[in-house]
Amino acid sequence: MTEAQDEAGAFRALADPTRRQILEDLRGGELAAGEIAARFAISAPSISRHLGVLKGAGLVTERREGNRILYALAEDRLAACIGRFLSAVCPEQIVLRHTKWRPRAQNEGS
Amino acid sequence: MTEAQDEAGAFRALADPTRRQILEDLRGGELAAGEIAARFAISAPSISRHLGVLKGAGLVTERREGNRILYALAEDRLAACIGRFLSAVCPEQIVLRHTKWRPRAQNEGS
DNA sequence: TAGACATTTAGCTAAGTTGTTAAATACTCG
DNA sequence: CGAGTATTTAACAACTTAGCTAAATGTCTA
Repeated sequence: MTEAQDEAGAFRALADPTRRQILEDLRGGELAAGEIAARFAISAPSISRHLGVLKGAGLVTERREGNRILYALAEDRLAACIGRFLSAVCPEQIVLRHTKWRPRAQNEGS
Repeated sequence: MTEAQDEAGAFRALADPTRRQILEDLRGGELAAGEIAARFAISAPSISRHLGVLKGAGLVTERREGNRILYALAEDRLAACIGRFLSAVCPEQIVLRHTKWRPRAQNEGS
């Protein structure tokens, strides 16, 4: 059930173009909230809320560094959240290669 | 440009859990609007609008057969629409296998 | 502690989404 | 044509979302 929730949260988060762009921007590495806001034409509070949504969906992580708050992309989480749906709907076209994510210790059944 | 629009439309369409479930259900083959509606607890008009959104996003196709309207999943389109974003954001975890519509191989082993 | 900077939270408005029911459209059959 | 079935369109209420500005919070430095 957590998984379904994750999926729902991730897809809702991805519905907004600004949030998708933020994720793309984070591909280049950590960015402070202000650095992210500077890349868009909308206000810092708006970006802050977008970051909150992304964090809530588990798609980014945050860490404080002094004055600023640095955000980082959680690629493995993103892949995990939307992966189930993708392999259910178009497994021929998209292949999940879950590299990290999952401690590899437990047996995960089939 | 059209591509970005497609991407936006696809992600917006995928934001709703009912629409995602419809896509999953269509994995089993064509379904009439009424057959789809019967699988959900919401009214036929609501389902009809969801189908309209999916069709608008290019994620399903429709064809009339007599009385009924049959919907089919457009897997390749789905993969294409969200594929660019996925390979931009988590290329390590997700592999795009953009098939040119391979005629189903009987044996799918290597 | 005060001041400056970075970020978030609060409160508001406008616009969009999802569900409903009732009515319209489209097709088949007698 | 008229009835029956399948589906969509129209009109509306409830809720959510995304933007803004102003104010609060958190952290550094002096």
